[in-house]
Amino acid sequence: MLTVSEVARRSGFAASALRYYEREGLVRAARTGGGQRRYQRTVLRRLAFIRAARNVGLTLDEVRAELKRLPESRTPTKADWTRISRDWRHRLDDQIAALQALRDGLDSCIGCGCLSLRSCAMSNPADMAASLVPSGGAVFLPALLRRGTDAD
Amino acid sequence: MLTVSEVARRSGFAASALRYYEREGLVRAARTGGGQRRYQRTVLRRLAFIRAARNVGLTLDEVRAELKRLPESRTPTKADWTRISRDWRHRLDDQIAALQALRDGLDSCIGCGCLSLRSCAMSNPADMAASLVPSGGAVFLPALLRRGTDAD
DNA sequence: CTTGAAGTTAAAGTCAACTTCAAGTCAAGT
DNA sequence: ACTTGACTTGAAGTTGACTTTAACTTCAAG
Repeated sequence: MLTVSEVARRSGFAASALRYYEREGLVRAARTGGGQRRYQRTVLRRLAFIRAARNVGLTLDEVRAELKRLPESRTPTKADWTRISRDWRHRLDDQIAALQALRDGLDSCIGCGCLSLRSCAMSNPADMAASLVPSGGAVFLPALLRRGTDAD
Repeated sequence: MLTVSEVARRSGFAASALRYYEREGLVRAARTGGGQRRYQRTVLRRLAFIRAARNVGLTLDEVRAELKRLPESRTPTKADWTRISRDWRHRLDDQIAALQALRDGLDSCIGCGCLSLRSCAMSNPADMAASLVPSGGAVFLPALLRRGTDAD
């Protein structure tokens, strides 16, 4: 049974984040007689999954939904992971495509000095990138530079 | 001289956003005797620039800094725009590269069923993508699906 | 048994970029 | 002059994902 600071160190998440995730129902912890958290080692795998999902841009709501399909202590089966990684790949592809469209628009602007807009692609990305982003918008690419993990 | 609702309609920004931008020093407006805002037409160009910059992922702080180099009523010169668009292109390239690295990591995971992490690239993006993102992290790709503009 | 590091909670704070609200004022057409 | 839609302000609220704080409790080593 791991203490919160051990899990924090090994997962790379702050202890406060671990408590937050517990409140949010993403992870669970047993308690000592005195009420302190004691984690099973499997939580590290779960946290690794959460980190990966966050890196791909899932919200915690989405992560929670995905985790519900992956029963508590079960290691994802090959089938689970195939489905999930396909989904994530699509997300990433969509985000990449949107950024590329934006970049191409920018390229077409370089040297035209336009920014007079109506014609300029750069402030009309709705036209260029419509339907590229999953609808609901706001894709978040979180810090890729965070401290790493050493989980599992 | 344009009213706030005209500028809102033509720029695609909400009136509340225009007021916010004014408080933040991004745009300016003259006032009528009664204190209502009256905008010059050049504000539309400025707002188009702001929208484009936001689409590329600049924060308002960054936009403000950029705008300071582009005196109030001056149309950006070709040199201005060349510099700026080169900078923006780099940003987009970096973001695209980071996402591609993430996707490639994901591809390398498909079928390996790993997520046992320590070895898995997906939760160790720090290793894969270090220095790709401008430092300070958190790149935000805003809704590309927002209503368009009809400025200028 | 004592001590100090590590743990606990609820509640409030943070950040960015806005939006919403309440309570009132202005502008323009009839 | 009246009406009504547009406008004004400051302050507070929103969202997501946490962090921080305050006030206290528990655990493990010595």
